[in-house]
Amino acid sequence: MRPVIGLCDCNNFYVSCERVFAPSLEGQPVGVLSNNDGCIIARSQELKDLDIPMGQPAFQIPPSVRKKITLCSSNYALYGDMSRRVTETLRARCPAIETYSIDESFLFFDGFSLDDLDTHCQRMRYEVKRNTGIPVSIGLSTSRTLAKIANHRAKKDPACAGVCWLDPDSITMQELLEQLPVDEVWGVSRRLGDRLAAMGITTAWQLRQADPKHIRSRFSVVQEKLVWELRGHDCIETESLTKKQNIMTSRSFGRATDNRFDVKEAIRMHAQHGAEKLRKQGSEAQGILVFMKTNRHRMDQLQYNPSIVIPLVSPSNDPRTILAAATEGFDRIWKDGYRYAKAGVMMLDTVDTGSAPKDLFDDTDSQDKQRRQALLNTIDKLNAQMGRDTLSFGGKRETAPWHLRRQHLSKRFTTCWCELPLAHV
DNA sequence: TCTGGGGTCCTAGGACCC
DNA sequence: TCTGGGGTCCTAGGACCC
Repeated sequence: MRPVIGLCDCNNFYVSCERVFAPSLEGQPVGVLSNNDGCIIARSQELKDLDIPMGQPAFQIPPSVRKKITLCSSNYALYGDMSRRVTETLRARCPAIETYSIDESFLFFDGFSLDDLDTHCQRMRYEVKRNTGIPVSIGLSTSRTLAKIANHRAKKDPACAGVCWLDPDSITMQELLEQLPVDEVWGVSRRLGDRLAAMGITTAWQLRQADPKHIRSRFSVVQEKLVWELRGHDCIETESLTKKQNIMTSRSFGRATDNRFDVKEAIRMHAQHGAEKLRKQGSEAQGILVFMKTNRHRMDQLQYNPSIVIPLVSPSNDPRTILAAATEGFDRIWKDGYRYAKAGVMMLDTVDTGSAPKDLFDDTDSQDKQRRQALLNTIDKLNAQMGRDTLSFGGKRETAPWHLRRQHLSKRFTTCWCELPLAHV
C-alpha cells in the first residue's frame, strides 16, 4: 500500500478570517480585494453564487450588486497569523506536514491505519475550527494531485462532512476522473488544456490513461509526472520551496505619480523590506533588480517599463548595501515624463548567510561586522515587536501617493496589542 | 477615478570549452 | 550534398501555481 497523502485546505480562507472577527458576515456574500482594493481575490460561497468571478475589478461590479455585498481590503497581517495558527493545530495531530501556500498544507500519514484516518481527520477539522475559527476540508489519496481532487470532493459533497479518502484504483476514482475536465487538474491550465484537447484528451481520466512517454515528448517532464500522479504515484516534490531563490517586493501605487522623489521613496521602502525578508530566511542576495511600470491599462498614456539588475560585490542582506544598489538602479532607469503606477525590487540568487567566499577587498574588521550585525538584529527585533517600519532608513510620509488604498481594512486582531477585539458586556 | 503580488520549474538556445 | 562532437553553464521566456 502506498503512503497516504492529505491536503488540508482552508475554506474561502481570507473570507473566513474576516468572519472570525465579524460574525455578522456569516451567511452573507463577502469578497476580499487585492492590494489597492483592485480586484476580487477571495469569495464566500454566497458571492460565488452571485456569479462574481475571481479577479473581477471591484469598480466593474454593477452598483445594484455592490449594494448587496461586503468587500474587505486584504489584511495580510491577519491572514498570515491565522495561517500560522491553523498549521500549528494541524501539526499537533500530524507531525509530517508541508506548508504549500497560505491556506493549504500537505499532510503525510505514514504509519497511520487507513481505518482510523477518517476519524483522525475529522478530529483535526474540529480542533482547527475550535482553536482558530477557520473551517477546513481534508482530501486524502496517494499522490498530491489526487489529494487535491479528493479535497475538492470533500468541500462539495455534503456526505463527506469535510473529509474525503479516494483510493486511486477504485471505481469511484475512475468515475470522478472521467467527469473532471482535464484543465481543472492541478498543473493543467487553459492553455495546456487546449493543447491536450487537440490530442483528444479532455478528461482527467484520459490523461491518466495516456502514455507517459508520449506526453513527455509532446510536452515536458512536468506533464509526464502528472500522468503518474493521476495514477496515484507520488512524484511531485514541493518541499524545496522553503528558502526563496528570489524575493520580490513590489506594489502598485495608490495613485499614479510622475514625481521622481515619490517613486524613489517607494523603491527605497521595497529595498528595505526585501533586505528584511532576506535576513528573516537567513539569506543574502547576490544582486538586486529594480523596476518600475506605467499603467498598462491606460493605452492613452505613454508606456515605460524599465528594469535593471545591479550585481552586488559580495552577497549581502545589509539594508544600507541593498539601499545603495537600489538607489543606483533607480537613478539609471528613471525618466521624467511618465506616470508610474508600480515599482519594486527583487533580491536575486540568494545564498545562505555567510556561505559565500570572503571578499578579498572587504577590509571591514570583525569588530565592525559585529557592531553592524547587532544593529540589524536590533532593527529587526524592534520592527517585529512594534510593527513594520517602526525603524527604517530615511523617513516615510503617510501621505505619499504610493501608499496603498485600503478603504475597507479590518483590524490586526491577532498581531497588534492596540487592535485586539473588544468584548462588550 | 479604479485593473494584485508574489513564486516555481522547465526548455531552448547561445556562448564557450576541449 | 556533406562543414566535428560532446559537454557545461547561463539566460530568456513560457507555463503554471496560490
